[in-house]
Amino acid sequence: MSTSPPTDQASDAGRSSNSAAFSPLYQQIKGLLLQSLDRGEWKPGEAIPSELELAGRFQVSQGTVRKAIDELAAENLLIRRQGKGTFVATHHEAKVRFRFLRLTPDDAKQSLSGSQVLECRRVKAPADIAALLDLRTADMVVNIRRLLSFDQIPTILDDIWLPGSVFRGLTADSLGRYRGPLYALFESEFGVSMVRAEEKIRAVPATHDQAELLQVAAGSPVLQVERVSYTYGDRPMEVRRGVYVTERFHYKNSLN
Amino acid sequence: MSTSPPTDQASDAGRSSNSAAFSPLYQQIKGLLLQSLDRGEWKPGEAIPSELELAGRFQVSQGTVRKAIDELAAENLLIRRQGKGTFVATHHEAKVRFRFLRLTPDDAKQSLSGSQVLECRRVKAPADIAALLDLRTADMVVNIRRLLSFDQIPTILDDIWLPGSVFRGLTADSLGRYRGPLYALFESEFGVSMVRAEEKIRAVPATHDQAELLQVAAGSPVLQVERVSYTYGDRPMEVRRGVYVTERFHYKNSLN
DNA sequence: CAGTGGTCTAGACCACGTG
DNA sequence: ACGTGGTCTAGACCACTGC
Repeated sequence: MSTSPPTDQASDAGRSSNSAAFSPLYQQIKGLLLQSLDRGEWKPGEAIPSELELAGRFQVSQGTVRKAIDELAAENLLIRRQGKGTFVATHHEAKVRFRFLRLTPDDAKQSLSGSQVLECRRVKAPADIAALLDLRTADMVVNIRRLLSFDQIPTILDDIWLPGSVFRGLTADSLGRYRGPLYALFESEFGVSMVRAEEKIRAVPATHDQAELLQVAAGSPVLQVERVSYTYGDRPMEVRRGVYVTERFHYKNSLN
Repeated sequence: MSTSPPTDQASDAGRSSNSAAFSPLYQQIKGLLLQSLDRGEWKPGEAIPSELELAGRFQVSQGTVRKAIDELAAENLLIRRQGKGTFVATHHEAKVRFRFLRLTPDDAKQSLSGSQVLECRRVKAPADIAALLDLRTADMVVNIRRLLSFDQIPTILDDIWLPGSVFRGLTADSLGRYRGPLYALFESEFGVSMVRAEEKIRAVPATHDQAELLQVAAGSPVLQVERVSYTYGDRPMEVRRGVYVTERFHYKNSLN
């Protein structure tokens, strides 16, 4: 490989004084890396080429590649491991199992004791979901409802919406057999990596249905969390409406 | 300045192969910068010395200072402005006025229309507050209760606790006269810069008192937000228990 | 025009993981 | 012993700000 000619050479934009739309080299490299990630050239959990190899491929210095990777690592798309290499982030792995779950037990360690799939059906996208997922209302979506319990106590009721064209073959059956985080399943089975999410949180009274499933009184306050998750390129790929019981748990957040 | 002898020279630790407790030079520089910030050598809003000047002072290269500053900027303690310099972050400034406030109007722009101080008294620290602020229960704390309204609609009821030894002379009167974010007041009047905060969020029923002040039905669901704010050195300096009405507002959060 | 932060390079050496 | 990422340096040049 060491003598192979460059194939993906970065453009020269940014090397001269074009003041309009100036983009630093490392940002362009970052863009190329993002494309490779999106394209699936390197799969979640795999190592990407070493910094020197990438520097050779793009015909830039190692330092420039490094800065591009630094930013991707800061965004949790890549994970650096000294002495080993740089790896594509994945939702498989105990450490990041709750990467997007901010609900935390008030005391001690409570652990996920079960995920019960209540429903999994394919329907035409409701207007609000279609808008959030950049779909038309004619498009099909997969709707999943499930109940998560911690130490046998039902705590989270999720209502999940996924674009049907991407998540073909996702059924109640395949979900029922699966153990582990949904986002890991999305990676392995559908090639969809969730990279970022936005949440809107409110306090609302539990509906009768929700109350029954969560074993609380109807109308009692619950946390309503609407999440939109994005893959590479900020493409929305999931809407998740969660209802959390916050009697023994709280939503934890850090402000910087 | 260019020929002045170094005064704060960084230690040589990290330059040789001391595998135990290895700390990179730039981390040491970062520590020194943090000390200067904590000590108040550079005040919020002011520029710190240029990278070259700091490099000279610490007897390291510009690149090493740069990496230290990069981290402090990533943590929002410093703000880089190309062509102008690097500045100490401040809560004065319209742009960061809501730096720690995640409550967002559902639609359109609603604006803060009023802050009403309900109470401001000095009391012995309740046990839970003392624990959160690293105080003893014999120590005095300042307790502030206030009501924030947006477009004339009461929305946030805050119960704020501050260490009395630091916030001397903070009275209902001085608070009443003040216009602007509390954190800006803390900077100007008491030299306390809030740098980071942790929040725990729950859905709870509004108490009668809360309901009356917030003009909602007693028992209706509200967001309860417990915040602990920290200055430099991760010293807790404020406990804030907020109750938010989330009918026209939501708590917004980004997950990475 | 001078000063500041921002980019890019090239090279030396260190720490870590794996054979 | 080797390859990976991590640190540190020195120097050149660019972009932005303000005098």
